[in-house]
This record gives sequence, C-alpha cells and structure tokens, in this order.
Amino acid sequence: MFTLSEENYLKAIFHLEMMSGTGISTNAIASKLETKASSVTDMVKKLAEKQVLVYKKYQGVSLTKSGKTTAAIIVRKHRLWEVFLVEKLNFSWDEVHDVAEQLEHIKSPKLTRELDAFLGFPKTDPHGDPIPDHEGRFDSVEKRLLSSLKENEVGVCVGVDDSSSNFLQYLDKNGISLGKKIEVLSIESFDGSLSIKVAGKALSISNKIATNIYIRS
Amino acid sequence: MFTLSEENYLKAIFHLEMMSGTGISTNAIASKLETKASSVTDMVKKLAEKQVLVYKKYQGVSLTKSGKTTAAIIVRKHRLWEVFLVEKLNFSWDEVHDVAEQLEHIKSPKLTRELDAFLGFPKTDPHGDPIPDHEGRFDSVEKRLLSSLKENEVGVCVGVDDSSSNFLQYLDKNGISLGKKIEVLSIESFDGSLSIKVAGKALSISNKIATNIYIRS
DNA sequence: ATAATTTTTTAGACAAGGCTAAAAATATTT
DNA sequence: AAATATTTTTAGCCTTGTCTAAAAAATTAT
Repeated sequence: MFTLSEENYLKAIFHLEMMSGTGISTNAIASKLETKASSVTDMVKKLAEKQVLVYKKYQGVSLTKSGKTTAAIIVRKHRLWEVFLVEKLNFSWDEVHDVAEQLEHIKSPKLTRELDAFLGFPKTDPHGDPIPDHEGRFDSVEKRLLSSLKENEVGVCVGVDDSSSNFLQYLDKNGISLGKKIEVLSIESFDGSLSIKVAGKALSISNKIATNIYIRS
Repeated sequence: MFTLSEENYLKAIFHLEMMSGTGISTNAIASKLETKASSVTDMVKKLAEKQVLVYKKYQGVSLTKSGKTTAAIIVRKHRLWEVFLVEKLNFSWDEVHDVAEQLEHIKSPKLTRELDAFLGFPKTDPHGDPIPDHEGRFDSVEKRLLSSLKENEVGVCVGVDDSSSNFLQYLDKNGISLGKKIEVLSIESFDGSLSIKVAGKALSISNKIATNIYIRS
C-alpha cells in the first residue's frame, strides 16, 4: 500500500513518462510537484525499494510495470471522479480538478468498480482524456493539436492540454467543449492565429489557444 | 483547516460527548482511537490552541461551539457518503463504514452541498442516524433500545448501536432492517432474551442483541 | 488519613516527509 | 581540455504525529 505522498509521486512520474518517454529527471519531478530536488531524491529512493521504479544516481527514474499499473489506477480513479462530478453533481469542467485530486486517493476497489458501473463505464473524462481500465490499460486517443490543421480542414474537439480554470472558462465562454465540431476558416501566417467556425459562429483565436486544444479528424 | 488526524480526534470526542456528556477523559479518547493516552494529551493541547476545545490538565476536554460544528460537519459528510454508497453504488450497510471513514475527510463545500442535493436531502444514514445540516445542527431522534420494550409492545427499527459487520450481517440474515416493524411477543425473565415478530416471522434473540437495536414507538 | 492504584502528563525518542546549504557529478562553454 | 554552469545528491535540521518509560496528580481502598 502507498502513502498519499508516494501516490502523488507515482502519478507525476507517470504523466511525465507519457509526455517525454523514459528516464525522468529529478528536477522535472520536483517542478511538477512544486517541491525541492532533494526531497525528490529521498522519495525516489524509497519508491525504488518498493520496486515501483528503477533509480540510478544522476540518471533519472523509470517506472516498472507494477509502478505503471499503480499510477494508472490512480489516474483511473481521478478521471472517474471527474465524470461523476460533472455528470451527477453539476460541476463544470474547470472546477473538478482539485476535488478529484483528493478523491483519487480513496482506497476501495469495490468503490471504484461500482462508480465505474454507476457512470455507465465511461471511456473518457470531461477533458477528453482516456480512463484506464481496472488493470491500468488504456488506449491513447489519436489526437492532434488544433494548430496542426490546415485551412478548410475540420475536426472534433476531444481534449485540452492546459486544464487551468482560466483556459477552460475561456473555452466555455466561446462555446468550445468536447465533441464540438471545429472548422478552420483561415490561418494568419503573420502570427499563426486562426479564424475558426464552431457551433455555427466564426471566432478568431490565437496560436497559443490553438496549441492547447486537441482535435480528432 | 484541520489535518486528517485532528479531524479524527474531533469526531471521536464529538461522539463521546453525545454518549456521556461533557468532560471527556484522556483514556476514553485513547481507547476510542486505539492510541495511547500520551498521544491524546499532545493532540488535545494542539486542538485547545486552535480553540475547538477546552482542556484543563487532569480534567478532560469539552468541545467549544466551533469544535462541535466542525465535528458535526465531518459526521454530516460521513453519513451522506454512506447514503450514497448504499443507495447508488450497491453497498450493503455493513460495508460502508471504512470507505465513508475515508470520504468524510474530502474538503469541498460544493461537493458536500451537491451530494446532499443529488441524494434528495436525506435525513438519516443507512443505520438510522440523523444527518447534521450544513451548519452542523441535527435533531436527535427519540429512540429507545429494543430491550426497553415490554411484552406485546411494538416499535419500528430506526438504528443500531453496534455497527460491526458481524452484527449487521446477523440482522440482515434475520430480516431486520431500518423501518421494519418489531413486535415483542414475550420476554424470558431468566436471561432477558426476547421472542419477537418481525416481517411476519417469529424469532428469538438474546438480550445482548436487543440492547444493540434502536426502535421508535 | 494514609497507602495503593489508576489516570494523566512529561520527557525523550523515532519515522515520514519536507527544507536549506554544501558537496559531488554531469553538461556546456570557451 | 579547462573552466563554468547546472543538476543531483548528501548531510543535517525541522515538524507532525506517534510511542515508551518515568513522574505527578487524582482516585479508591484500607
């Protein structure tokens, strides 16, 4: 069994490995968890003893099979709770993160199983991210950044990169949400800003916005 | 804000005060929390500084107004989650305690509020205990022990004292649950055991069982 | 009223998880 | 290939919450 702190380290390393492959640096973990490198070194030694990751001095860490599964199950719980909060308790998608961050640590396999069934075995969370199954497996959605589309191409919004309240509220305000069809009308070569059509309305968005929205064609 | 440990102390003291009035002894708290008296002394000093209880050396402790409210809100969350688990996630009433013990510490006023609404503002938990309102107020149900009934008296089961799995499963097996009408057929003066009728069936129960079932006439 | 017992508190220690400051290893420049 | 800069580790300290053993206070019994 893992402590709250250990679980948070596992989850952070798991997310970092998803983005940038194996061999995660001490500093990367420290900045993700907003802690100090020295604290990371200590914790990483403890997790290595528990066999959930491999650690070699000055070489960064990599999750083992069992570490990956453990982390994926925490992610599973996090995302299931997010679905619950949005679909049953009237949370908006920018309010769920902090609460799910707490709920993901509740230890009860039956709870997770029943919650999954209660929600109708959802495949993705409210941000479009896939929910791992009870053994920690999940298929990565083949998604691209909105900014990678060319003029006149069309896609469906399937997720966001940045999940900050600010950004999600911006999307809400402009009628962009999961499942919405987005059409690129034109691209401004000067600054990479896009003119898009969503829900029948034309809208101009900066390149920065476009690199934070995932779409599937 | 309170730590997990502080919350558990507050809840334990709250429950002890409900049963035996004010001025709770160090030892009583220690045995409720399965810890040592010396640990209790330490924690109680900290809680006194935080103004949630009054502590005088060798005199036991009493919750302040704010301490009572804080504790009642933890109890509120515990009992709301129990309702959720039983009514929505197919838990039986003997399985809910450990999970609710974890869920009660989740910090999110919105979550508690919305959960309450989602459940239809229940007044009692699956064991018949009242759910405090959002300010920590609740009416104590006027309940008596089944063992206090006389021959031929009738009551409705509204709760249990012992909430152990063992006991609750015994009740399930014998068709006793919340809201069931219980009629006392006869009382054996030798050992205080009762012959009762519940759900149309006659049943013999020991005095010990009868002192763990609450009824309302 | 004094002795014996029980309860409570104090004192000192420990593990977990974090921090700072300094040392060691690795990477990057010049 | 040295010199400089960055990253990582070590060493030592702190806080929280716990424990044991011993001392002090309160209670109960004689």
